[in-house]
Amino acid sequence: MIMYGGEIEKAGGSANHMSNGGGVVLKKGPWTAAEDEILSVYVRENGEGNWNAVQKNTGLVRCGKSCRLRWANHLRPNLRKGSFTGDEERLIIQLHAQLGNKWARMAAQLPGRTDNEIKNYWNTRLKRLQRQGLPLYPPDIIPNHQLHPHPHHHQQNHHHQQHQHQQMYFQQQSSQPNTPSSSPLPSPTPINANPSSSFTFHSTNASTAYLLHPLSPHTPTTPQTPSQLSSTPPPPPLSSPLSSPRNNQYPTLPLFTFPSSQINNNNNNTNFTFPRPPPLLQPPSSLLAKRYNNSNTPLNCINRVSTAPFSPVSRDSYTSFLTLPYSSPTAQTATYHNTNNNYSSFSLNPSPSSYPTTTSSPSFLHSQYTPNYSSTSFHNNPVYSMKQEFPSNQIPQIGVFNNVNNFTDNEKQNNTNLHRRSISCSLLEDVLVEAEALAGGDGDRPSKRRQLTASPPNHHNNNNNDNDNFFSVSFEQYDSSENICSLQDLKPKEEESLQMNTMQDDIAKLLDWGSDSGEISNGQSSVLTDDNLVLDVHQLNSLFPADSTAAETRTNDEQNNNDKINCSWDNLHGVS
DNA sequence: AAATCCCCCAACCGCAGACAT
DNA sequence: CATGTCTGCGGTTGGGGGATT
Repeated sequence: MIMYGGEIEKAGGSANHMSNGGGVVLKKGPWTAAEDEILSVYVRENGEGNWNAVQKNTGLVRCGKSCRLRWANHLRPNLRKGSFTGDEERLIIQLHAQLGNKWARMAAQLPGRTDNEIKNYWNTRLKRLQRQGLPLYPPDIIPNHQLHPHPHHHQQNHHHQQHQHQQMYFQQQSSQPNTPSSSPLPSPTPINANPSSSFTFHSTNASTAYLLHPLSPHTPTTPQTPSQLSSTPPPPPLSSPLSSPRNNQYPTLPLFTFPSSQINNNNNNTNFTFPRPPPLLQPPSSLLAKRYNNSNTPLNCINRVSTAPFSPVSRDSYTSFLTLPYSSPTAQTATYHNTNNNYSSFSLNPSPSSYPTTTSSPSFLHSQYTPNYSSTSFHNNPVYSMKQEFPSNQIPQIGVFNNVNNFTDNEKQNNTNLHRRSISCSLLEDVLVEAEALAGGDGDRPSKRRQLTASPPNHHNNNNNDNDNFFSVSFEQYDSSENICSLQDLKPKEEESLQMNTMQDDIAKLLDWGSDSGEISNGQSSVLTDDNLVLDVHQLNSLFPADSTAAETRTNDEQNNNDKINCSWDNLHGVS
């Protein structure tokens, strides 16, 4: 028996040891720092996987499963510690409504978060709501299993009836959570099931604005019928059930709110009609098939950004936006100039305090966030209210920015069209669409929609050239009829596998969620106007993170010296 | 001050799928 | 094809600690 650290520590007063069948009594219970170090070193040297070999090769008296769990939940890089932000909470609820108890898949949408964290959060929340007699989902979120009941589907673990029962009870007499065993993905609304369908959001005043989530990925899966709306009392709870009990003083705020000016301007009545199929959450896998190469532009997914609305934004009204002329003609290019030298538009983990407090965009949908400072929030970063997300509303939320360098030529070629289309499935395209919809109800926009093309940043060429200090986005006209991404070629298993295997890693790599800094880099705030499409540079940051090393080693002075990162998407493979 | 409640968190367990032999 | 192993996932448990009674 190989003893680690000279002894096997007694931990937690629970059963601490188990035999691995080979006579070695494996340790159980809490891990020590020394054990963590051993495991970390081993994984760094040998990579993940083959967990059972850890014990053999390191003498760590832990079973493979325990090692894997420890690594995944505590030791692996880019883990994000701390309380869930309001955005994350909101997303979890939405994801749960969509997926049921698919914690791993939910975690894939929450970079840096583990399935265990999410599961713990949800179960805590479940208990709390159970105790309070509150519904599990806010009124504006209809669980997918209510929309698409599949009575023949059952949880994989049939023996966990009690938990099921709880779920069922709190899902308002619904069927079991949507955890189809046959399909790992939420049963998507057929792509062309109702291509002309639209859904409308109504808001009569600010207090009910929390009901509106036109940009959220799941809410409009099916429009709420009047009866559904009436069956769920609209007034927002004073203390949101979505809020963390430890952040009760800062209840989760609406995902989608309106500036008072806007509300006034619209006579307290705002309707939105989105002439498009309801959004779905998961991207297909075809273009997620290849992990990106770290040496290349780590752009894997605009949709990931669009479904990762979890960062607080600056305590300041950070509005150094990329402004895109809405009525830009074909292939117009908008250029972002960093108007504030204190901020590198693509740096990782920008200090919120360094965000400029410059101009405020005349936005219609400017995210209204309130800087809530919670003592329990993530590294004391302010916890802001929900901001709208920009998920793709298209069925295949394809990773637009896959590193197609890893594709074979054939794959590249075969995927060219798909890539071209996929961009229309992306965040910015959604922004456009929603801008259209939101901008005065101009439902007569031509069928030609704009395709966004973009170029990746060449952040390695960070040579302080002023010309590099831009982010270019161009639009092309394209036929909306092409905006249908076929899923015929998609393989569900591949999709599942890829999501499981790549998303978390990829996102984690894309977004440096290092907890050491405590800074959150991808604060999102997006603004839509009639005449302008404005993107928060933070969002762009999350799209185009600069080289982390460079960003981390960059001094403030250097940052002040006009960090310039070329973010032209024109060079992005497979996009243009 | 003690008891209780509750939340958070870490870790374990069993199961099932993927894969190799 | 059967079996074994590895891995991942979801459910559950139990301790620590803060808040409340």
